Amino acid sequence: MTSPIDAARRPRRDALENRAGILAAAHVALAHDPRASVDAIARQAGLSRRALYGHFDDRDALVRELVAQGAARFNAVARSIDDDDARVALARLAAALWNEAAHVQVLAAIALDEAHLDETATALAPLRRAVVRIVREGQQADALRTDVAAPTLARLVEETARTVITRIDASSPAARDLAVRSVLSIAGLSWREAAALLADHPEILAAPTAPAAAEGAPTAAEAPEAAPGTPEATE
Amino acid sequence: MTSPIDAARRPRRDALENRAGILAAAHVALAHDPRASVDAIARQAGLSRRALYGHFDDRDALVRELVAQGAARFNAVARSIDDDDARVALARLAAALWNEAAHVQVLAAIALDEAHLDETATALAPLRRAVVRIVREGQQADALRTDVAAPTLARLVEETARTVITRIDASSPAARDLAVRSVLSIAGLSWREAAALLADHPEILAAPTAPAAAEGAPTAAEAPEAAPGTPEATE
DNA sequence: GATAACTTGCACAACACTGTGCAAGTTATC
DNA sequence: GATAACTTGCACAGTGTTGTGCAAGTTATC
Repeated sequence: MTSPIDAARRPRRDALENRAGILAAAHVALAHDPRASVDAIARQAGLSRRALYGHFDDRDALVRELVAQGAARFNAVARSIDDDDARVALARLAAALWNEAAHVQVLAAIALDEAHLDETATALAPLRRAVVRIVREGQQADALRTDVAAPTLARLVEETARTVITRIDASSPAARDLAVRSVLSIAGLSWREAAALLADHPEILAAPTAPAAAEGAPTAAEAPEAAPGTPEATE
Repeated sequence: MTSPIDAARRPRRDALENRAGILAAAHVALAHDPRASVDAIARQAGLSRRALYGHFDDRDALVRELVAQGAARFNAVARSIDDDDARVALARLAAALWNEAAHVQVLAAIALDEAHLDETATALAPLRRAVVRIVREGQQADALRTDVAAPTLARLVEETARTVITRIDASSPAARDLAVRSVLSIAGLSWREAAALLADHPEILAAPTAPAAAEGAPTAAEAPEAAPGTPEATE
């Protein structure tokens, strides 16, 4: 027996599973509709609304945890890019972000919510810094377009990646291709130059590989059996 | 004296102004937040919530009228493009859409609302058809990228224009430049090719000129006191 | 098997919003 | 100046949401 004073049992296994299930459900529900109600999320997780409040203080706490999850993964992506050639770095970044499509979608949806603007901004800050750095070095090396100031071009790259990942298909294998080529295009390359670059670096568009992502925090969207409800109708 | 039977006075001038004021206010309010309350819109127009319901049956009717306004202007834009060179056509289209930035923003915001998805889709249909046509001809003439299927490329062009116009600045004069160059980039041109093209056609980036758009109907957000009768003189 | 942890269902207060009715004012138009 | 049009402010019912309290039931863990 453990100490009689702090004789707190550890959380039940099913409770932990339910908590993860709620996060997974929120992942799906909020990506589809950032104002999804607590009831809708709980129901999708196969729980009652009341039970959800046993795991999260309030709706905000739930959302904040999703943002934190995404932030961790995006930071891992940012850290994983270290190519000398800015064009290759951008291509690899786009491909890596496509791997995190589910998180990109959730974060983008949550970011629409005014209320969580600051939160998402700080969560994405490291990734943004990485893009600015890549763009800046790329311009100095004359590898990227120089008709647009670095901060603007960085923003453009970011928005392009977000747009393609969240608004186009996203499930088809061709989408990864599209995301990468779009980012290279917006960075200033002609489509033939982009094709040549990708031919020179076939590993960029190779299979998704193992997620070189963050420690802990399993991807909510990936735990399939935890999400019992609907089959994620990607339109 | 008019006929004593249908002795209906015509609407008072101030009432018409108030109606236009409401539309202008909705333009601003909804572009900022697509779920802005009726009260917020009425207040911004300097009227009471109750008065607004004297001009529009319900919130939906108001939104629908905004969509119709935007649709009319976008259709005018689509009709105004008739360049043989697809690259020039796309550049001109982007520039023209930038002129309608206020409407693009409102439509994009409303389109987020699930409820009005169909409405905005049909409102934009003619513009979409024009883009598909331009892209298709451009690919056949080998002027645009051919590594992406026409419908997808058209979508990409549309999303790029929307993204740049709604998410970047939008007020600075440089934004127009950015919108045009971004569309050309996503269409497959290198940034230098785009620059050369724009140098060859300086009129594209020339001053906004007179709105070659639909006659009558000033931009709601721009001329609150004007905008007389019906929403849009669709010829 | 005892116990604490967990879930459920219900009820409840609070809030924000929509759309309507009505009486009382104000104002453009005849 | 008479009149209809318009606006206002209030009250009201209805809806959908959030977050909490509590009693009763189920279940993993000790």
